[in-house]
Amino acid sequence: MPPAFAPAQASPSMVANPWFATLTALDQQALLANAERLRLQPGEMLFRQGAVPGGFYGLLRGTLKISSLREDGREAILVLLESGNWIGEISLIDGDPRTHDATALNAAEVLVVAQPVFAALMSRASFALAIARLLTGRVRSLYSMVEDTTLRSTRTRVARRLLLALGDATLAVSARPSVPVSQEALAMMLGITRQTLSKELKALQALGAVSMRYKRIEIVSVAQLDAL
Amino acid sequence: MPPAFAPAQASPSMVANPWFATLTALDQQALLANAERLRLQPGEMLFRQGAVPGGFYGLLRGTLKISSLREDGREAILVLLESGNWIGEISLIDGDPRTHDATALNAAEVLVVAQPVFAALMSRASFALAIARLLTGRVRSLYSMVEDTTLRSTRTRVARRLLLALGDATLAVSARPSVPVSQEALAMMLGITRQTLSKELKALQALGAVSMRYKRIEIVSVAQLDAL
DNA sequence: GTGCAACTGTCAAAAAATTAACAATTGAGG
DNA sequence: CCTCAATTGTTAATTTTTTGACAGTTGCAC
Repeated sequence: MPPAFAPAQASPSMVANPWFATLTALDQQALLANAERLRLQPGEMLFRQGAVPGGFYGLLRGTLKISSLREDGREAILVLLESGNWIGEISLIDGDPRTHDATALNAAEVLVVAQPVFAALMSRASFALAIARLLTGRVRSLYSMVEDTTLRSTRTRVARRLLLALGDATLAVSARPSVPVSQEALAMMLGITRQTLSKELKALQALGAVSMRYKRIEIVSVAQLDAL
Repeated sequence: MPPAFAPAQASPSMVANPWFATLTALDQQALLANAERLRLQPGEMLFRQGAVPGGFYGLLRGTLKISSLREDGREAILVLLESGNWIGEISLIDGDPRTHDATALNAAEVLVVAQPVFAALMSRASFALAIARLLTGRVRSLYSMVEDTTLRSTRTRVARRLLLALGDATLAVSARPSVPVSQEALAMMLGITRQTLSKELKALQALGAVSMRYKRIEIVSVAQLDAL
């Protein structure tokens, strides 16, 4: 049973998260009750590539950029995570260094489940299975990313990435669905240049599928994008 | 203790597999004792993309091609697996359809752990944790694939893919390390055309890193490849 | 409300990859 | 040993993407 004053409460975005929702009430409580809250400033890093594993993190508020950097300064953005998502389990399970940088893009807040707590939770079969399910989700979405880059046209990849990004926003706030990302950042996620992306977005706009805004791409027709 | 006549014996390639080796003796036995052997003809498929999950498979002998196909007939090869590797856990964990085709490239033999058996094993914490570790391995190698395609030059990607393929061959048999794959197949793994690959291989050959053979690429200098 | 840094639109030249075509080589099977 | 299908080598034309450069737009901070 959780203590009377719960250290962490289930926020709306947390409850709405597809993975968290599949946990048993007991596992949900176990996670929340043993976590601490941590605030991040805009630009502050939650962890760095190569770092020793620290914890399992649940994003309560804000946006986290998961990226990796190379010597030459170029950056590849793997994904932008909206609130509700949980990350960081990989390093905790295998003990190897973190594969990516995690940077808060705005004022963010995370739940931190420390390593020993996580290890204890993993000895429970139901929790270990849930983590396995979280991992299969990651593997599947990575599979589709790899496939996309190998056998899809640039146009199609843009469309698919937009739909995927829309899904990452656990809570859609605005009336018109839109992906809150700059063209620069989206290009980095796709591994193409801003100019190439711009041309493709133009084509999608002409089809009536999307509409470009400042630091935001409105999805006019999900069906239109799906068709590609 | 295993029964006197074991339904399956640990083959040399199985024992040499890095993941299998980390299992406790008990878990190893549990897997082997509850598995059935299955022979595959060259070209025969173990499972198809979209199929309902069947089992967890351990490759005893032969080579499996993991690939996916598109309407237009183009094929993307994710990886070629050599004996010792275990696959198929993803669908068993989340219950969703298989993401890829698995085809035997030669006479192959697999251990089949049926779904109910696998489910029962997963209720054991040590086994669930081991499966989680298997999954983190997949996630990490997929991360590096995605990164490669987004921020590495073609030349470097070729070099890295060769090294990775070398690692997949759990048991190196020949004196000179070599990757037993045609240029056509390797190009498909990288998502480039055979002609482009050919040009890059030529450059790597000029550097003294590799040497091309018929349906096989000899690694002359691992250090040379590592340097890229 | 204004200034300014960040973001977007666009163009042209250069580089890279694909498509297409065909010759040369390899090795397995009869 | 000889044939033949599969694989590899190579080139040219075409398409796509990148690089570089600069003008126009947006909206936040002061």
